[in-house]
Amino acid sequence: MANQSLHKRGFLVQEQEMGDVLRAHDVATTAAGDEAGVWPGELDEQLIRELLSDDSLLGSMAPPDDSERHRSCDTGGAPAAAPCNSGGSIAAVHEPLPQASASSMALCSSYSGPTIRDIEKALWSRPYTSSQRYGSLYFRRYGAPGTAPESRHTTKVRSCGGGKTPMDGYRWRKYGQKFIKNNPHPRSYYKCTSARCSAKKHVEKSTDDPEMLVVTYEGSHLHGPQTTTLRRVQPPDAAADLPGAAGDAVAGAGIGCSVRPTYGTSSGDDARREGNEPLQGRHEGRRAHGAVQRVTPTDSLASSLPHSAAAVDATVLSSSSLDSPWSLEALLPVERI
DNA sequence: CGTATTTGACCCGCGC
DNA sequence: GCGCGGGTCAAATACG
Repeated sequence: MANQSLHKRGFLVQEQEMGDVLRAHDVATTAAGDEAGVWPGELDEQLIRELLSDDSLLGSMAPPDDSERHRSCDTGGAPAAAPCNSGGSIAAVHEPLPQASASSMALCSSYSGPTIRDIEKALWSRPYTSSQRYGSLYFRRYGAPGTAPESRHTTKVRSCGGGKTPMDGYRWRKYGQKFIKNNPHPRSYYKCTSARCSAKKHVEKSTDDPEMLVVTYEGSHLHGPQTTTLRRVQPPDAAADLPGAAGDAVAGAGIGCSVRPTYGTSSGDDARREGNEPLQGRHEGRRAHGAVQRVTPTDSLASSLPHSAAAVDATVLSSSSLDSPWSLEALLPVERI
């Protein structure tokens, strides 16, 4: 029933419009991976490297060297007019650099995030084990890894301003929130909004660093990245004129970050365990969509495109302000857990 | 009115 | 058997 209602829903640009490119690759290659006896996550990483090493995709986007990268966009790799100053990208975990000037931000219309080396470093800095990937709950629900019909993996990403999760290419619908023991921060549960897709994820703040979000993905997407909403590329000035631009939570979210603030708080009896966070009007997030140019290719279209190409295209095209659907760097985990 | 989010309630598995 | 914790459902609510 839920899927039916979801299926009817339109594709508005909003906070949950995020996903996991990693899972997208996973979907595309799960069968082959299983046959080869490769962990799904390993495939993810291989594919990420392939994506980032594909000159045809990144050659026109990536600056020739790191110095250029840092010079042109040093606020975490967020392109264009709305840099995600508060993080939201893997680049943010590297050396914090001075704020970019407005003009330099304007030049940052191409991907300028982490290098392949950066990615590899991040991916392998904390090797994960099968036991980490498949926790007890997973075993309980899906059986041993060898027989698991679906994958489950956890990544750590730096949150965008306000603890928002970086967008990752898919649309997610929040269906629950709960406080988890030994974590003062609530865990939010999301389902992929695409019909027939059983992909889920839950997001919680790291207990160690509230700026870090622990994102656990379950299941595989049955489709490609949902790049159904590409933003009109606008000059920085135009972006600044938009309602809710620089200075508020929307602008703070930046590229690759979700922008819609949490409207409510904790759920159920859990709500009694912790004080509510400040409420923010939902419309504030929606106002930002005035600048949105909705493009609605079908899922099949998205699926028909190479995932990597779709990701890059979205990164380039989403160089406007506010809630760009995703940026490449935002798709990448800071850490694999 | 359509859609997304919130949140109280419920379900289920595990440990004691 | 019971309590606890994690996960999910679905009615209520809010917004454009």
